Formats: sequence, structure tokens, C-alpha cells
Amino acid sequence: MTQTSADSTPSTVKSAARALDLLDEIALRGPGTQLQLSSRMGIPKSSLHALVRTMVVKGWLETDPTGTVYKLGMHCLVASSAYLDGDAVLARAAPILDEVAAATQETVHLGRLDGDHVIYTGKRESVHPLRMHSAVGRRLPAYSTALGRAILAEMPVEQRAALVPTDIKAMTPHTTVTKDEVLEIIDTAAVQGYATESEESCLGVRCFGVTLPFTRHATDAMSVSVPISRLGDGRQDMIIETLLAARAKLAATADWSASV
Amino acid sequence: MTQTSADSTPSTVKSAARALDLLDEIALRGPGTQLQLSSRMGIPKSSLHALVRTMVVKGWLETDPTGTVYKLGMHCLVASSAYLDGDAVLARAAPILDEVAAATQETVHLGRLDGDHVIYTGKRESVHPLRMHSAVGRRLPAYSTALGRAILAEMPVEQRAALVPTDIKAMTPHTTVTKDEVLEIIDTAAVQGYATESEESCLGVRCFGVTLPFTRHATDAMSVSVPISRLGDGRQDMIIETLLAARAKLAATADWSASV
DNA sequence: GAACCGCGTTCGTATTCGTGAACTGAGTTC
DNA sequence: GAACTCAGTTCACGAATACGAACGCGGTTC
Repeated sequence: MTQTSADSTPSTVKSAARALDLLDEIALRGPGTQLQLSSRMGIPKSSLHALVRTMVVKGWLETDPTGTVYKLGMHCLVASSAYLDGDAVLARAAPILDEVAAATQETVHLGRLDGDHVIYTGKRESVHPLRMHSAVGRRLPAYSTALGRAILAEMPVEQRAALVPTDIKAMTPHTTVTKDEVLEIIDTAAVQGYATESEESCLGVRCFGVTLPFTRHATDAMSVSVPISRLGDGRQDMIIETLLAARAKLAATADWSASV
Repeated sequence: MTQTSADSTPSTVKSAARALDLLDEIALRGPGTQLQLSSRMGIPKSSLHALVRTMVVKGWLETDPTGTVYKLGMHCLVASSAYLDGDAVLARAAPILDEVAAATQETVHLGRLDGDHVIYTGKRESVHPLRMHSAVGRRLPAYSTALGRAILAEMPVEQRAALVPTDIKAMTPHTTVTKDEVLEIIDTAAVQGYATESEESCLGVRCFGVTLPFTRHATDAMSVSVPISRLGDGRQDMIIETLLAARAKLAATADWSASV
């Protein structure tokens, strides 16, 4: 299913796809000159020329003061804001996010599956000075984050396997890098009802995640990120229980789980 | 308009422009079916068909559970996050935003000019329960906001006039709707060194704005939004002085005002 | 049940775009 | 100051798109 990439999709618009790819490319690997972008994306520079001009005119790209380096434009912000405004899940989950943040006093994230990554759609920041740096819109591998693992844990086993690559690059010395081990961890998460990750994406930070029970196959999840130094005295259990309670509360009001 | 091809921009890519226009259209006026979007944008539906499919595949559009209504996709979030991450002005201004927020205890916005609108690029929320609802990425008319007026006030007079429309639609009963009056207000702001707006975009709220002195012709500004009920006891003067002090502090460290 | 929406989809052709190669022009090197 | 590099720009032609019209399809209305 979903024979996405190559030529199985009969009619797609090449230049539109390129415009979007260009935005993704700059978002992922940073700004560049026409020539650099051309080589990074494998597009002839003469083709890029008209494209970047169009995108600058429309406000989706901007240039340096020098006029040679192209970066993202402000319209990205407008689109993002509109996306968040129109998101029903976000609206429903916001009060619960507040509750969890208040109960744990730690950084809370809301995220959604996008391919084999998760993208943060909301957050509440810890009040402590020592806290994780993050932002709405950040894109992280699903298999290495508690938030993503919670979502994967609700999938059929074969689907999980498809979303965990065999070649995992370590983000920290603690990152689990073998596919089988990750799948085992996800399996444990499926049994427990919550997912965990300890210093695998950020040194010194442990995360706990649960899905939002809005749809049959969850695409959204929330997580709490805590510096390990603050995890003594049964605080870990408190956080996990807070998450599970939040999940239960959402499930009780889930009246529209009709989709998918 | 813009249907006649007598433009001075000879080579722009039509389908790329349409893809971006589609994102803007949905961001501005909300989701819709192919047919609705087709009529809203004046594009043949058969042309839109391949376009929306491309954009859905790329993750920049999504459909309803029903599959008929098209809305923005998650990649908008990723782009927005990358835009903010790479913004030098934002990075420089962030600590000052914090300071102003701490000193005033009110909602503070950072914004940037985009045509005749301003787009919020940052904010700090008031701690008070009564506070303005806003979000990074929101787009508002420059001429009716304190933030935008501050920017306009640093422009040559003829340029100001070009960015204030003759036909202003009132957002509240207090909105200044005649162009001349708005220009006068901006003129006052230019003399004072800060801009003001009282209940013109949000009933019960007064805003004060100053530009960020990073470039010769400012494109960025910050503003404080206060419920009028909290403006007694010389608090208005305190807020204005806080803003002017913040501006002065930034100006003192502005070593890179070489551009434009 | 036939006509009628509103929805998305397909098709063939005229139109437009994408592309390699050639060109300008500013900085740098030798 | 000639040669070199890196940046953007232009052009003509083959390749891909855009579009009007027709089709399929599930509802709703008469």
C-alpha cells in the first residue's frame, strides 16, 4: 500500500512538488545559495532560478541582505499558525496538557506521527530553570522518542517494524541502535500502556509518553520530559500515573472516535 | 487583478505559485473541498486536482477523515519552526522580550512587516488570567496595530501612505477608519518614538509599540498589550518607558546595522 | 427511478515549463 | 591584468503541464 515515492502516482505536479521540497530541504538542512540548493536537491540551477524567484515573490522564501542566500520566508509562520488553529485534536487536548504540566511541573509535549517521525504540535514548558529545549514544529524520529514509541505501540506489529529503520544513528551514547531492541522496547510499551525513553535523544533526560485515545489507531500522543536528577522519591511513578490518568480522562470524553 | 501578464516579473512558475497560493488561501480563509477551493481561487478544478494530490503526498495538505475537505498539513509546522530557529533578530531580541514581559507582567509581542501587514514572530504571555489571545504567525494589518504603526513611523511619509489603504474595515467600533487620521496617528508616533493603539483591534485592550533598532529601516517591532482596566496609577507611563528603555538597550548593542 | 446536485477523476491537446549550454559580473588568486 | 571561481541570468527546444469537457459516483429531491 501507499506506493508513494516514484512513478506510481500518475499525475503529480513537478514544479509544485519541487517548491514544497525546497521548503522542506531548507527547513531540514538550512539555507543556501541557488547553486548550493541546486546541488543539494539534484535540480538544475536554471530550473531553480525561476522557482526561487516565484517563492520569494510569494513570501515563502527570503534572501539574505546580500541577496544570495535563500532561507525560509514569513508565510511559513502564517501557515503554521493556521494549521494549529484548525486542529481539533489540539483544541481537545490543550486543557489536559495544562493539567499534566501543572501536576508534574515538567515539560509536556504533544506530538503527531508523520511517516516515521513525530512532529511536536504543542508544548508546555517546565518551570524549572533546567529544562529541555524544544519547539512546536520540531521533527524527531518516532522510534527513539517516548512520544513516538507510544504511538508505534498501538500499531500492529508488522506496521511497527516498517517504521523502525534497520540503521539507526545514535543521537546520544545511550541511543538504542538495533532495530530488534527498539521493537522490544515498543512491545514493552504496548504491554505497559505507556512508553519510555531514557537519555536516548537528550542526555540526562528521561521521557514518558502515552497516546491520546481519540482515534482507533492513535496518531497523537503526549509526553513528559524530566531531567533524571529530578526523578527520585517515586516521582517517576507519579508522572507515569499522571499520564495514564490524563489518558483515561480523555478516553472518557472521546465521543468522536469514528474515524479510520 | 494579476491576471494580465503585463507584469515586470517575466519568469515565474505557475504551478509552484499556485501551490503556495493554495497554502495561503487555506491559511487565510480556511479549508475547503477541491471545488470550493477551485472557485475561491479561480483555478479550474481539473488543474487543482493534480496539485492537491501532490501537496497531500508531500504532507503540506491533509484531508478530513471523509477525504473531501482539504486543510493544511503538518509540514507547515516544520517549516515554521525552522524559520524561527534561523532568525537572527528573534535570537537577539528574545532576552529583551523576557525583560519587558517580566517588568510589565503583560503580553509582549514581537512582529515583522510583511507587505502592509505584520506577522507575529514571538510572544510572551501575560501572567494575568485576563489576557489577549494571540499566536506566533498571526497576521494583522500594520496600520491598525501599535506594532505595525511603530514600523510605519520609521518610514518616509510617502511610503507610509502607500501602506495604509483608503478603505479600512473596522475591527472594533473604535477602529480608526479614515486614512488621513491613521497617517496622523503614525505621524504622532514618529514624533513620540513609540506607537499606540487603543481598542482598535481588540476591545478593552490598548497596545504600545516600538521598533527594534537593528536595521536602518526597521522591519521588526515589539509591543505590549494591556487591558485598559490595568492601566491606572501611571502604569501606562511605566510601560512606555520600559519599551523605550528596551529599545535603547538594543540600540546600544546593535553592532551589525549594516544592512539595507 | 429519474433527474439532479456536489464531489472527485480521467483524457487529449494546446500551452507552458524544464533544461543544458552559453553569458554577465563581482571577487580572488597568481 | 589574466585566469579562475562562484554567484545569478538568459535562451531555444523537447518534455511535461494546464485545462475544457466528459465521466463515475454517492446522495438527495421530485
